[in-house]
Amino acid sequence: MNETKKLREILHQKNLRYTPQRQEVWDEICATKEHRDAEDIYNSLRKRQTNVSRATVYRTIDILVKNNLVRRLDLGDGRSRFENKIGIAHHDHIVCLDCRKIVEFMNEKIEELQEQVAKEMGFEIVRHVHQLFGHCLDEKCPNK
Amino acid sequence: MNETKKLREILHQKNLRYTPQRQEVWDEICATKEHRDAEDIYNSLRKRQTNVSRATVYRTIDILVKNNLVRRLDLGDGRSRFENKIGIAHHDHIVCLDCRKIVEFMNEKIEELQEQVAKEMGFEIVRHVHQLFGHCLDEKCPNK
DNA sequence: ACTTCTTTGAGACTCAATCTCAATAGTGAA
DNA sequence: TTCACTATTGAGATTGAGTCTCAAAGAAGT
Repeated sequence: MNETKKLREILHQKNLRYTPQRQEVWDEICATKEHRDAEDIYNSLRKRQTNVSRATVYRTIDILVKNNLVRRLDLGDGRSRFENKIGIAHHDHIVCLDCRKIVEFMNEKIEELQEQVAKEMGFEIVRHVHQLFGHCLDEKCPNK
Repeated sequence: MNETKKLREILHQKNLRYTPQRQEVWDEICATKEHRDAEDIYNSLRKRQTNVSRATVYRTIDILVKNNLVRRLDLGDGRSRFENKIGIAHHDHIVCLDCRKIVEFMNEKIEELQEQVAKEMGFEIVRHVHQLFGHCLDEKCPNK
């Protein structure tokens, strides 16, 4: 199923209206694999003559996040980043403190241990945040 | 070494001045094991007639964090929490989505795997964030 | 006590994100 | 294809955590 149909279907399920603004925001998020913030998405839309207000961008992103089309990423720098979640396997992130590069990782064993720890402490996990911050060894990265 | 001396010593090492305000903020943070935000710390000080301005509370906390006396916790709800770090072993956190209870955990194997993953991806880790969010099985917790 | 340099407090300011509310526009029914 | 009912939108105001400004106050070495 393509992304357009997916959006329409979900909005319909939740008794929400399918609007051009919502489609534009969703298209914009699907357009890249980067981890972008709301302001960035808003600016990209304006740049291509697609005027969707800031409020609507924020509101639409909330809907997309609540319906699992988009993942919200909080890297602790005061603004949320977003990534398309459709057909993307679960992963966590490593961030380079020098070049701000974001790399994805996934380790089955860590996921299992995490579940086990939670169980031992009497919790049922709904979601988790696992982020590693450090220096990448990339030649092109500053501070090398 | 008690906390007062520790603060005085560190400020001296960094050529920073030892002031009553800084002592009060540090005392307040040492007073409990909870994970409190800056506003909370500020209010506690005022409640006991100790007037330290909001700006000074924030500035002092920054100094304490930079000098490893205090740990900053970002649980993604828009305000930082702080905990005394002196003599406290490393740990991560589990948060109950219902009662907001925060429990600490530490798993050596996860720590190791994390290092290993970073190495494989070409990173040198400086710090990490690992938080589990879910429902606790405590009887006193709402939603039971 | 003197001098130097840091710190403090009050309030202005920043910035991401949310809210308000009148105008606009989907959507299902007829 | 129009109607009626609601949801959505946009512009700008507002929020709230945190930071900045700058004159006045205060550490600390001599």
